Amino acid sequence: MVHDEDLINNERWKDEEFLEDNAELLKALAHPSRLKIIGFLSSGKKCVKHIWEALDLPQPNVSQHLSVLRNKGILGYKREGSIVCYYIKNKKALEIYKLLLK
Amino acid sequence: MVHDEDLINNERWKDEEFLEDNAELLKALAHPSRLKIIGFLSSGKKCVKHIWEALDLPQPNVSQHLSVLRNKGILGYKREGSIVCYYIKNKKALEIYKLLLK
DNA sequence: TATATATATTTTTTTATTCTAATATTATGA
DNA sequence: TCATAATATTAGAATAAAAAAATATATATA
Repeated sequence: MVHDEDLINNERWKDEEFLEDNAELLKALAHPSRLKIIGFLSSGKKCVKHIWEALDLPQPNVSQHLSVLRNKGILGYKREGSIVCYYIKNKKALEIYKLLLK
Repeated sequence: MVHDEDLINNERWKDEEFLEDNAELLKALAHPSRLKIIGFLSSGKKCVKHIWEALDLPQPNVSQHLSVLRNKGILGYKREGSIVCYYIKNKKALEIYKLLLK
């Protein structure tokens, strides 16, 4: 059985806002294609075309997933002329991904 | 923009099984009530009645959430007479929860 | 300005989750 | 064995998320 001294007496789980917000964050990450995007972006900023080609998924589908991640504040983006580049903006999201790699 | 030396050249994101498995893990955690259960159990093993009373949710609903977490291997349980006690079995799940607390 | 390229949005269909209510199971003790 | 307490399961309705297809927008450049 797994548990930790740090957690005893931590009452954050009573805070509905904490629960809602973090469930939202996890839900946004909880999809194979979106996790794949995070993994691909974990080595740095990439443009959309590069992303959907690397993921081998249809462009509109990737665009939808990018929009989920962007709307939750997980990804940031920057337009550079006619192309748009995405990067991981949310530190916690990247930490979660790194944890999954272990 | 957030990124990390450790992640450059990490190609785990190409592994569909890695993506599927971890998306499943995150999906199981990605619900306010289930996160609440994890938070409540993070200080140690608790019995079902104690859980649903603490969460202030209907017993069958909590039982369903417990079954989601149990089926994904996140929780373990032990019957002790007529009561059943659950605990966090999956180390990675607890690590994710701890990360959310930061 | 017309065309091509890159990206985003919308709509529809399909599929998966969630909640609630009802019912079933298991164990204990009178 | 009957009643009760504790827990689990099932079925149905409501809602949300997903994928696919079609279309729209924005920028660049000929």
